[in-house]
Order: sequence, then structure tokens, then C-alpha cells
Amino acid sequence: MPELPEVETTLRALRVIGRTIMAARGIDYLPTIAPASPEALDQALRGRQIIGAFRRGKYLLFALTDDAILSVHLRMSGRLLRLPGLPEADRHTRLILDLDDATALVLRDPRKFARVRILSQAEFRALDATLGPEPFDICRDAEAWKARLSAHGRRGLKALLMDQRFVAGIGNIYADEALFRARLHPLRRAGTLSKAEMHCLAASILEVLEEAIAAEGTTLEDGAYRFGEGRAGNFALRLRVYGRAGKPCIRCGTPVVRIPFGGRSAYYCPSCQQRT
DNA sequence: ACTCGCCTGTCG
DNA sequence: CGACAGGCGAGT
Repeated sequence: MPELPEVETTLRALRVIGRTIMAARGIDYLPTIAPASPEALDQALRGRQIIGAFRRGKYLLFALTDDAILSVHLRMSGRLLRLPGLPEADRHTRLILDLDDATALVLRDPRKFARVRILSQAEFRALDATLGPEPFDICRDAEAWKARLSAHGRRGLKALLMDQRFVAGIGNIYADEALFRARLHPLRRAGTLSKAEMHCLAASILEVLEEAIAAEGTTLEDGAYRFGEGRAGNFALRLRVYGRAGKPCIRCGTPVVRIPFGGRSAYYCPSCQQRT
């Protein structure tokens, strides 16, 4: 579910810097959370202050006192909310961190894919090294962007954009949206782009991510993505191609196409986004 | 460089 | 009932 704009919005809405974790309550505790038991997690987190909060790709990272970093990845269906009081667990609540100001950080995740880890500095550096550059860096450096695309010339553009080792933070929605804006076919091989097309792709990625962050992310009709106390993002209204199979392309009227892609879908306009 | 599995929920 | 869902990683 959440891609870079949703993770960024989630992080900004939490405003947890300076708070101290009073208790960690694990409910329907996930095997994807470490330490492996609620008691051990509580022991590891209780009394620690959150002294920093940042995002890397789709990871939410909370710097704690004593040099530890709490890492949260929401995967497909996770949300991280900041709720008042001592919130009760609903059916999908997996973890509640009670804070010192009578609020709580609450992880909800119907599909149980979300991951939580407590990392040492070295473990964080190792994680960081597995991720490609942030789009806001690489897409503003024309030479580096060109070199990076050229280094993976055989790969299709959509697969490449979604590969977190290539660039960190882009997922299914924003890959399709960026490619639509750049008028590039999702299966076009990266090595076949002209210099102008490479530049256009970088500009399209920056544009769509910035607009999506400004709109506080994409909450689809199922309402799965929420942030803060449970607010929805507004970018679904601005999606130009994602999820629009059979509907007219907003640019040329040709019906948008959906093709199977890596167990999911790619949406594109067969007229505006030629494979050539 | 690919597909599949992980899990639950919803929709047709 | 099957298809599909904002992701990733273990397998080929």
C-alpha cells in the first residue's frame, strides 16, 4: 500500500520526536516483528526516548536514545497512526506504543506483512546500503541518473523504477503515474531512452512524488491507507492512469490498458505510451 | 530477471 | 468461487 508519499505523510503526521515510550503492547503479535515476543519488545523499548524520525525509501525510522533505531516497514496493508489516550486494539491492531503524553503509536495491519525491527547503527547502515538513492537526489542529478539507467539498460522501465535497489520509494502506483507523465511504455528497456526521455522521466518522477506528498498520499476506495489520527490522502483524485483500465486516457481518449505485471498490474495508455 | 508465497479482505 | 490488492524476499 504505502509508497514514498504515503510513508512521508505518515511520518510527518506522527510528530513523535521528544516523546518517550512508556510501554509496548503487542497484540496478535506478528512473526515479522523483532524481538520475537511482545515481552522482549516491551523490554527493549520501554523508557526510551524518540530523538529523531526520518524516512528512507519506504522505511519509517525512529532514532532512540542509546543509539538504537526503530525501523517500521508497512508493506502492503500497514498503517501507523497516532491516537489519543490509551487506544483499544481493534481486530487489525498488531502493536501499540504508549507514549509519555497520553497518546500512542498504533500499528494496524490486516495482511500481517508489516515489519518492525530494532536496529543497531551498523544494522541500519547495512539496510541503508541495500537501498538505491532517494528519488529526490538521483532525479536531480542528470549525469548520475543517466549513468544509473544505462547500467540497467536491459531492464524494463516499470520493473526498474519499482526495484528498491535502483531507486528507493517508488511502488506500483507512482511507477505507472510517472511513466504516464513521461509518455513512456512500462516495458520499454531502460537502455533505449534518449537523453531527452531520461530527463523527462526524472522530471516526471519528481513531479508526481511532490504532488502526491502535497496531497498527503493516495487513499484508494478501499480506504486502507490512513495517516495521523486516521485521515485519508487526496491524491486518488489526481491519478491519471493507475486503476483506470477501460476508461479513456485523459490526454487522448484511448482506453487505458491493464496488463499483468509481476503478479500485479501495469496501467498505461497504448496510444500515448508507445513501446517503440 | 523472472515467478511465487506470504496473509487477509473485498469485489465481481 | 476466483481475481486482485499501495511490497518484498526466497526461490529458481
